[in-house]
Amino acid sequence: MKRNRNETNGYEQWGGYMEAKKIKLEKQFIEKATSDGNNVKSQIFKGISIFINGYTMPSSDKLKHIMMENGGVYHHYHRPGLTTHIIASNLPTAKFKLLKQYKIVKPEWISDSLKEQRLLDYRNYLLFIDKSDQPKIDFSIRAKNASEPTFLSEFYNNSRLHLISTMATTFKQLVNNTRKKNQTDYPGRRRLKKWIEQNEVKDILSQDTEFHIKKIIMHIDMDCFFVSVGLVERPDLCGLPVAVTHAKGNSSMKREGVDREAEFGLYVKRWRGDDENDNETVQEIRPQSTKRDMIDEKDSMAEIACCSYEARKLGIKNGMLVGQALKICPILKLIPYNFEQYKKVAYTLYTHIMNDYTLDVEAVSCDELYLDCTQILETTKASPLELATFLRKEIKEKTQCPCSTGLGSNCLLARLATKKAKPNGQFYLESDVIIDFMKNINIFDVPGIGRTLGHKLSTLGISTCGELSGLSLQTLQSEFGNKIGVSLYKHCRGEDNRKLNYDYKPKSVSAEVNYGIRFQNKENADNFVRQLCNEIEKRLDDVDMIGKTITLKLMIRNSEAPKESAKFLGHGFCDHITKSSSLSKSTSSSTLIFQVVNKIMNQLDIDPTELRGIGIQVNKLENRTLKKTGCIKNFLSNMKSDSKQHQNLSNKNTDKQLLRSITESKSQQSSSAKNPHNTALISTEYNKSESIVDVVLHKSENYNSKRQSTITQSASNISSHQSLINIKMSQVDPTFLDALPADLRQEIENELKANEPQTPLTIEHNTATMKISMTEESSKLYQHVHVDQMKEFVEEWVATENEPKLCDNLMVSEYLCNLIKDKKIEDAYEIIRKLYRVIKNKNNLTWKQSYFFIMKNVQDIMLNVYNAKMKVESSF
DNA sequence: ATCCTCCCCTAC
DNA sequence: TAAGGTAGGGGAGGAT
Repeated sequence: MKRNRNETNGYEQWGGYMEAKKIKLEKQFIEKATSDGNNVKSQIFKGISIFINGYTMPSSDKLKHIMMENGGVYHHYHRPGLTTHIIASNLPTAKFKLLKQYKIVKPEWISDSLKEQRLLDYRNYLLFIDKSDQPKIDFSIRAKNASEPTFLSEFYNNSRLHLISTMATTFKQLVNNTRKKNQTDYPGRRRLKKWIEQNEVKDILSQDTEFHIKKIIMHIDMDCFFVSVGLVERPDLCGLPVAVTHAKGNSSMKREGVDREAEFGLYVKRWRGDDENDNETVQEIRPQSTKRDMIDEKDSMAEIACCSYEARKLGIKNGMLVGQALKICPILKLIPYNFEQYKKVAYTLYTHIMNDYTLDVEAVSCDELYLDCTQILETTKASPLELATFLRKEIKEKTQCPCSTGLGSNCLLARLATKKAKPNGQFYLESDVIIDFMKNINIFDVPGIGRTLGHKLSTLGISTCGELSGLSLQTLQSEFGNKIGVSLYKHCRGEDNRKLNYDYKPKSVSAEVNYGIRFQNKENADNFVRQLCNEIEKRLDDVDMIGKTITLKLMIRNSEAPKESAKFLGHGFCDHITKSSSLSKSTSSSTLIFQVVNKIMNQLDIDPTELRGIGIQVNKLENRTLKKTGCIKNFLSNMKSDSKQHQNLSNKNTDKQLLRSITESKSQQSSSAKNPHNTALISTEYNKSESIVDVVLHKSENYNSKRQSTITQSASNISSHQSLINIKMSQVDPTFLDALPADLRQEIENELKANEPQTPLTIEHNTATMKISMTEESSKLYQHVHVDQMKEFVEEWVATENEPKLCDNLMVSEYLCNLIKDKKIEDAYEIIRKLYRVIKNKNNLTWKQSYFFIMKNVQDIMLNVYNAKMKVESSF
């Protein structure tokens, strides 16, 4: 099925979903890169050819290195007959059945052999104890948690919630972008018209109503989306109780440190609002979370992401734990996730509707959307239900999945109508029946009423909208707050004046992980936080925004909670901490974000081993403004040139040199009041600069000073702190300080002021124009400009120039080529990714050509050096 | 009044 | 084993 897919369709071209793929390719690519330049150290593994299946510890990368340095062979694919051993830490049953005739060995075989400098007997390292039909996996091998460098991508590849979330954002963006098209032809409307004529189902009424067509909103919701998609390839399971989950059955390991009963008890206690010293009031019994009922010691704690209507009839609910579900319904069929397929079906759904019917769509999630049908009904003269019937028929044909639709005069009514229509049905809630209809609606079906609000209402004796409408606005407001009061008051009467929102503008960007967080030390934690910061930067870049407020969110094991959580690698029963910090200048820089987060972490002084969840959030977003026109010149005005400095910087990175570079660059750019002569020296020279090359050269010192002061400010714990104690206030890039939160800035300033010199440093400036050939220039550039700086620069370049200059194209490609020659393709890849992202964002033909031009050069040199092309985006 | 921070709630 | 994310709205209470 996958093989037959047309590879050049819109889906392939469409960004956002390619992340997993990219990560995979990147890995291959790094593997390829590191396969060169090996030096053979021994022949321990002579005659051994391994293929690595799945995630291992040590990583496949490391194992590969070990093999290659010690006479062994590494296969990227399993090659029966050639591969002598399969290395795996874990194997799914299906795979095991395929491979069980081969030697499947734990990776420790390799690492231990290396340690002992001789080939050990693999039979002592077999992954399975016997070769029966079920793999008996030795679970004592190290579990994968957030200390592992590949954890985050692995987690994202398997997290349904992450998927749901990112898909929602992606489709909102898709709607945004599609609406920019000037579409006039809607083939679906023509088909609908034809269908009505042929079927002569037209009812007279609809013709009358066209004179006074009211706004009609349609709500479309796929029926139990994940299950429906899954059943396309498993038609044999149609009609049965089916659930989508990670678990394969109802068995889990008994692990050390787990006390399920104790942990569940803590949740119940918290949910009930238990409090030792509240004995005078009647205890308010909140509904217990029934989620953990009936779970015994070894029942699966995996969650059911989605279950079929047959399963629902038997009492299974989404979110239920597999252990409990199987007790309620032992015949429940469990099927695995298929993330790629969900994306495809959702994409089909959206493009079908938007290409063929209307652009007036609000995306709610991957499987749910609102549609303003006014225009469609006007042009086709169809009745609302005719439209619904026809559209549902087409969606079913296109996606193979059923959906339900509700129609009404506002979003709320359309939604409630859908609820009534489900499964696989449709319902038009007409105005004259609204009052009766609403009377019997269960409060929990009203959007915005969840378990807490719903429960609070139940304690007031209210379970339907009819009863809710008996409460005065005043009561509702004093009980629930002003806004929520109003919304309850209106919603229970079927009123909702919210407009469809077509323009998606993100207000916050966040990344959080509350699974698999097990750190042994602060370094583990820091590394992970850094990854989250990178993730945030990437997401901000994707939407071309920067943000001002950074919030850190931590989950920490509650002191009463068992050491290990009931769920494998779960967060267990935790205390929650959030703390935010406002920058004085918006940013998307992961480095800067990390500084802030790190600072907060240090303040909180949390034991890293007790962390169970970490999240970072950026709020107060604004567009990355393209600054003023001629901003290249602005850019220049922050810079200064001094060939001597370049010299200094090229001997890279000893503390002393960095210190010197700070000293020099800072004194040049310190405020004009302090050093007027320096400012003068920044000179007209820059205004003559035509090429970005100059700019980059100039900015490099500035950048390094930034990096250095960055290190300085992470105050309390960093060892380099001491060696930098001599940094002076006037030496620190003020733009860096500006971007820090006030308290942090104050702290650094105070510290730095203490070191202020008696007399200002004087620096010699060489303002002679550099007249060197492009090649010399670019190699110089390459030597002096740090990769991160180049990334930053590429971004600035694309954002601020209307058209790329040839010399800048050359400069960038030569820089990249230099990197590749130096075998630093990871760095090159990073820059290319950035370049791709910003150009894609810019969506301008000349820039795209510029990308292709640069990539042509890059691929040529790749072929030259590696005899292979770099796997990167080749279309926009 | 309006904003900010730290929550909590809800939805998918 | 298991993959407990993410964005938005809003309230309480204090600062401005």
